[in-house]
Amino acid sequence: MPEKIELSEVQLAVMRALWDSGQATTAEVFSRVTKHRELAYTTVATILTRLEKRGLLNSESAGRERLYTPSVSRRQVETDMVAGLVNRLFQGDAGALMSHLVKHREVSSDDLDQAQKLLQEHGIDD
Amino acid sequence: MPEKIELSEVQLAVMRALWDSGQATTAEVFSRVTKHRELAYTTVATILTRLEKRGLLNSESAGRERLYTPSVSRRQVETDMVAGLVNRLFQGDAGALMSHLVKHREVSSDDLDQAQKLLQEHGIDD
DNA sequence: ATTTATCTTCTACAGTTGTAGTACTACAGC
DNA sequence: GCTGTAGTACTACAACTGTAGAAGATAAAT
Repeated sequence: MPEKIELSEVQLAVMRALWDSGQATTAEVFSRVTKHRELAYTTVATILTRLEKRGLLNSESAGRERLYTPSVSRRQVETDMVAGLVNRLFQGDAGALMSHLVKHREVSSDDLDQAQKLLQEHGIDD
Repeated sequence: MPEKIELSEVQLAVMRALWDSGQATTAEVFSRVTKHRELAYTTVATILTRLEKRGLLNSESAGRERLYTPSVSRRQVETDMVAGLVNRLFQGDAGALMSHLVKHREVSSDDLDQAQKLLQEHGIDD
């Protein structure tokens, strides 16, 4: 089983840019990412290179540009990272995370109803 | 506002040892931690030193030994780390984390009921 | 008292990350 | 055809981490 994926803030920002556009050049990623954070062009390029080396992206040469495509899904990353946290912080007990969320009022009663409905109703297939 | 605390797996293992015992010598922490993972004694010592430098622990000399006491609560760390993940991964939308948990069947209907009750009932003060 | 076991503190080292400058290349405009 | 511009690839570097050995101090055992 391939390593569980864990990404940092800025790495996620880059991935998000790609997930949202499906595919993008360095320049596009740069422009998306720098809408939220300040970052040098080459920094973004470096991050892209490293993510590719790590196998999370593929790239092809399109003229003088480099076109990147995510090779792991947003869902995949979310799953890994949530599981990672649950394991590290709550020793695998997702219920504990839930209580935490509730106790800290980070989710509302409505959120819970929503979730309950989601779970009850149809097969939850997203 | 003091930096948001983020701890790695092994750092958490050490903190847990201290939270569970309230206070402990390096040897005690070592013994607790190595129940779950293999690690050199000096590695544990290093981690303790670093956590102290970071301000998460206090220590006092008790004879030839060093006695460590956590100076941040488990709750504090949980809050920071959960919030950290929610921000990084779901851009601050805790509800999204909830849905994720539900969709991936990491929490059951019972967990949700439990949570709902928690939320409804008394003021949730823990 | 000498030896031995125990602890602490220091030093080390490789890997990952955030961050970005530099140098080289190729295209676009004049 | 020369020059500015935009893009890529390479190199750099400091901080933080996981991991642990070496050296020094000290207490316990014989």
